[in-house]
Amino acid sequence: MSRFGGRLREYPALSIDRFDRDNLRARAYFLSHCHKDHMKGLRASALKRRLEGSLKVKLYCSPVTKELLLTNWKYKFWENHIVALEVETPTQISLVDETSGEKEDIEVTLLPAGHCPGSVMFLFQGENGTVLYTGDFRLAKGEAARMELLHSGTRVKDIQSVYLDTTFCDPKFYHIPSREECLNGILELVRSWTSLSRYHVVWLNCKAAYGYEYLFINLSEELGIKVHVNKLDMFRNMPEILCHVTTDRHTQIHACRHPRDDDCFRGNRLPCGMTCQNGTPLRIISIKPSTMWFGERIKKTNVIVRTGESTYRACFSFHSSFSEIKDFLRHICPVNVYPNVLPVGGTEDKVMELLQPLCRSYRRNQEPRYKPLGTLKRVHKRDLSDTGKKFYKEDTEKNTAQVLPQESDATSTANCNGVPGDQQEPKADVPRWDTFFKCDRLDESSENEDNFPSSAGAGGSQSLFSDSDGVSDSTHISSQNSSQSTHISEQGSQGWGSQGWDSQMDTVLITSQERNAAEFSCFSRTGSRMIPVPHEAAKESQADNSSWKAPGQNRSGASDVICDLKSKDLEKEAEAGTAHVQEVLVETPDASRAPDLELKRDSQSSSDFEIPLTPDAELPQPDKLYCLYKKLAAGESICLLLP
DNA sequence: GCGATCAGAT
DNA sequence: CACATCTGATCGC
Repeated sequence: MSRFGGRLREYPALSIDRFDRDNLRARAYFLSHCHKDHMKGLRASALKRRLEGSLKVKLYCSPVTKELLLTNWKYKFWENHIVALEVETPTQISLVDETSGEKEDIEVTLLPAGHCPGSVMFLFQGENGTVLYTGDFRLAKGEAARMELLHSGTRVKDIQSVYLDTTFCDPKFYHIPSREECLNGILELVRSWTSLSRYHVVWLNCKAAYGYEYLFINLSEELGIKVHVNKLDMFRNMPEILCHVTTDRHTQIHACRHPRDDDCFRGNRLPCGMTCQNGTPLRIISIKPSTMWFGERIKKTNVIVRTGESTYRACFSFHSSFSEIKDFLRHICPVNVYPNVLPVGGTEDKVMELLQPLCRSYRRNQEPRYKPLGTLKRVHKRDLSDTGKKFYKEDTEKNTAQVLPQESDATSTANCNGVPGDQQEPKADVPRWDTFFKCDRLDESSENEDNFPSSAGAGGSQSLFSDSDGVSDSTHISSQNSSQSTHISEQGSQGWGSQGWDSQMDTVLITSQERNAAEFSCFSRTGSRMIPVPHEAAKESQADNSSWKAPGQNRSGASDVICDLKSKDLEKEAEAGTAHVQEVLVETPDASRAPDLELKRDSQSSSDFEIPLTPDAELPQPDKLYCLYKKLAAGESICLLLP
């Protein structure tokens, strides 16, 4: 939850996402999205009075946010003071002090934040430098690199400060399954259940907040079943959402709520009161979206966990994971970073410790440290001149494998463009190969920031994320790229309620794992009925968040979808974290590969074999190092397909 | 009576 | 358990 005070150090005349106290004197207001913790003071009488006495003071937000806000009568008084700014459209704003007449111009650009409908980040450019306020965001790896307006030409803009959503800024949240993985897991579970009969219904136990709409849309699109919600008038001007939700309770997917909806559910009643149809009792399962996260070395991501006879938990996150946050910040490479959120159980100091290494302010002050392998990266020739694509990288690649005194990968180098001196780190000592080569393993207790615990976070709920391989009596639902088959059992009632559901027994997992995953198998200790669902290619349009865009401003077209398709595999590859060095060393790029595919790869994964800047370097896996050194020692050419 | 704040539940 | 919101208790104006 946001604890941002509302004001940027660089532009104190603005107030963002906070509207109380000092913020009452702001010259302009900004709202990143319509969640209550970002709207503190927005309906207070003090602010209301201020508006009544002013012609100038405005609230700037995205068109969708404006729509959602004004649908709530409590905020109607803002109506003549809201200015909707189109996303990705730089806009000049004059900030006038109404008492002194003092004036300041600033340019603001709204960038999509992927958090909930209408959510944006604000990029401010003015005389005190360029500042990015992220609001809350969920952006996949590489998405910052693809945002044109964060860049000038081929380089990222020189950004003074980033005010960052640090909700999951903790190594234990290293990985959160992608939107698509989560969506597919939920989709297959809902499909399996609702296809059993018309009396089989699903209750999506969603919190009262915007952000689940893309889930509703995708379920409805894929299954042809509208989602029952309490209220939908806020979507009246968003047809792409509106057509997938309904207030008609006679549907098989519900996301309705009731103050005591858990009690309803226990009584086999939906929050809307439905309990049977045509005299036949409904068979209800609940799916509770919750954030599941994984440490770096967890290979499989079970995005659905069965937690009771008819209850499931499904992975779902509105916020970027730790690795996504780092990718984002590493790309922006601002001088300063300020956390907007204290992560659960974290402290400001801890967050700063994690984030500062990705900022220029920190790098400037650091003595260069010894950088193993820091000179090995880079090398593949790629002609970018004819791609016609945006490519926010410095074009410094060399033709052949060689040792360069360059400290970082191209991404990082390009990023710190604002301070040329930063790139000229003194040459580190040349590593002694023989010493390294003799080491079987590098010290895993290194303090490297990317060295993560081997389990999904200490003290977490690892038991929910059971490794299905080791559990012979689990029923697995496998949702994979290559063979997508899904089974669901309609439970018997053999004393399940008395079992500890964390105990992996009879747990249904939907796993989403590496591409060449083992073939599906299932067991049912309880003799449950298994109903296979025919294979169906995963629809990939699901990541399309067009519904989050402004009414009448749907920028998502076929090409976007294709790009997403291309990037997804790569994302998986990059995120798998299990790739061996051999898979990464590519002698020659496949000529048939579309140019933009390579570009996607570049921007998507900050590292196939990443040797980022020390001291915040990610530690290469020991087995990769071993292989690499072995090749080097053998005199083999090392040719990396790299950004 | 209203709003701000906190603890707790969902 | 973790994303945001609502409720109820308490306090001050």
